[in-house]
Amino acid sequence: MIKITLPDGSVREVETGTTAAQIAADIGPGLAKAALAVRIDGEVRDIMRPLDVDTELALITSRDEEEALELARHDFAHVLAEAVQKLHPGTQITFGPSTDDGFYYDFAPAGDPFTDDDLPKIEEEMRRIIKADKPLRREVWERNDLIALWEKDGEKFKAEWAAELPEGDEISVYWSGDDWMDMCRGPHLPSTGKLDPQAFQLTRVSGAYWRGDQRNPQLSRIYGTGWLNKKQLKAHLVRLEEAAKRDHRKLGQEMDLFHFQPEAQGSVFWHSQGYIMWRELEAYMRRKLDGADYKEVKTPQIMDARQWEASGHWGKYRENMFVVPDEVPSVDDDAPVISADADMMALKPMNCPAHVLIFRQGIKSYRDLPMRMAEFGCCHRNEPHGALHGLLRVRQFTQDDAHIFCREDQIVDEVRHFCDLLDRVYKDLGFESYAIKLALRPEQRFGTDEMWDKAEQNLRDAVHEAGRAGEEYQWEELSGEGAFYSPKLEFHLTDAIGRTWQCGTIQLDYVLPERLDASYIGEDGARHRPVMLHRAILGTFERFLGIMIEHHAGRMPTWLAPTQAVVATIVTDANEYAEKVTEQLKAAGIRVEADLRNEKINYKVREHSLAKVPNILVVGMREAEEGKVALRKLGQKEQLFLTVDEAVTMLKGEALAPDLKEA
RNA sequence: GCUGCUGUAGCUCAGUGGUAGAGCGCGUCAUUGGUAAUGACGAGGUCGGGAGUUCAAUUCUCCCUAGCAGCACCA
Repeated sequence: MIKITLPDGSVREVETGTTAAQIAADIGPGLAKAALAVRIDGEVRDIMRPLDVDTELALITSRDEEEALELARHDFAHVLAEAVQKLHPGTQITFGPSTDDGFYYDFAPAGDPFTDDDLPKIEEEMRRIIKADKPLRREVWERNDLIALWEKDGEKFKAEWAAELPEGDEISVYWSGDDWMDMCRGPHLPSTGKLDPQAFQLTRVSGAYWRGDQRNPQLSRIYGTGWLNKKQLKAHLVRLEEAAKRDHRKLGQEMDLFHFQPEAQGSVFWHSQGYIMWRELEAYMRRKLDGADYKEVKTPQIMDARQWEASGHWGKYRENMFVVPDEVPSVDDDAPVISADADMMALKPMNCPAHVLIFRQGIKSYRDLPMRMAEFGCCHRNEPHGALHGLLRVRQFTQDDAHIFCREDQIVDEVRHFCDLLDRVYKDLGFESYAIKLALRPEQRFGTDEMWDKAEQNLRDAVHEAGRAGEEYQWEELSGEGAFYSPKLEFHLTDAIGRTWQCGTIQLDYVLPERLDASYIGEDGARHRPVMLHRAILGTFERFLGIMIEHHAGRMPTWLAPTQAVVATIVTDANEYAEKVTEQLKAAGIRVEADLRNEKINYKVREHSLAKVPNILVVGMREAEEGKVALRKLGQKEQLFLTVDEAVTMLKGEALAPDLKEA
């Protein structure tokens, strides 16, 4: 007999080997039907697994949404694999985990990879398997027997995986009915019928490398989204539609902000409307940096390759750099334009080496530290084609970059101040919440372990001292994610629809000052190495503006809106008055347009609303006679009936950047 | 870079082995209207580029190129 403690504190004595399913049935038939799995001493397990020791036990039902979703998605993945092997014999199975919104499974097809056209049939087969309500039964195998089985079945990937588990290990497999099985740690639902056949959808196919490594064979991955019921699935699909509506690439075109074209793939053509946003954001950042005692510099776009060799970037990132021959191109039509032995230069992929070169000019004293050197640095990186993505991943970009040269004992203060500055900026820009992570040393790196110990600890200390190492900031440490020369703090902000974006970073670097020989004279009269903090708040203007556009769904706050107001007339007799109003707003610094076209007011309101102009000032004869305007805010139906002076004052206030509003 | 899909008018997209169509936008004219589409007429395309198959290719095949979704990469 064993003792089972239930969540309400009650204790039941049952036979050894009793299953949680039996206990659920004992409690009541409703629970028996609803029970999906069981939590035993904190671990989620199958409901059919026999219990053999005294335990605390909690039954999981669909009300425990997080666990239930995880179970369902994992099971959907298995059902997907079963369906694919049924329809496409000879397909090898590999892995199929759950994801944030569903599941996927990676296959090695016998012939061509799967295409979208294969999905409907597979979905149909999955529904058949679910409706058949096949029991999912756990079984424990001896490792070598299982390897032999996989090899016999031609499942090379499964055999390889099993062979890497420790010799003599017992491995669990799950049977779906009696005719299909997969190696899996579990847990699983008691049967396929616990899944809702209307709560999933196969969404796409893609390639994926075996075990995530580019050198391995490429598998064919099928993605699905999976939920507990049809309603959840539908809500998810609506969310996807919402996200698609605010796609910055779509809005960029609709709002005439920027475009891309093949002649400069991956680089942005900013249109005047979009560039206004950039200029406002840049002006804001410049004020913040000036206020925080940064010194702005501007450094060369192209430098000798030797400089990149010295910094270490040439060796590690050359394939992503734009190389420029330091040579006069041949004018001879028959000769190659560039000779084979031309000296090489490269477009800068980052600003740090140039900043070190400025630092090295003249002799620096400890009194000069900390030295905060900022640059809105335009960089180029030859990103792989498949990586390019609208404004979010481009080949030419401008960072809000800065490097702080300081003594070791100044690090914590500097990092703390940076955290405060970044906090202010994110809040000003409309992002209320963000997460902080510490990315630790990667496998391939420069510098000694001692350096890394120090660097990591300093960053950790600074975040703690800044009081930001808590739950509110989802503080965590990520192993292996650091840059090759330094650990970094990462700042991930959360947008209006809950997505997260890594933007800010600060990296504590002992390596570059050493490699590029930066030094200062200390109080003791001797030369010392400064440390270097690489930091950015926005990351890049391109990417950040992309995120801002999506965050606001194109409805930018007035200070960033390309056109802040439109004065729209109802009749041509009001044109003269409308122009006068427009002039007054312009004189107050508002970006305003007059819309005097011979169109109905409905049409004008609709058009400017779709263009996401935050203020529409409607004027007809009534307003002209009374010296007023009818102000309609974007997205609102009501209008304010104001005098021109009132409207000017109001819009002037709204058009101020957040840092200027406080003053 | 890898896998799959896509590329037709400024935009969104139909369509076809016999060199093309819609809506919006644009232009002209009429209309002077009170808060999310006034009407009529008109102009716009070597159907991403190259090669092949064919009497004939925007349509079928191959290559290239760009975009999209993933993967890998992201100093």
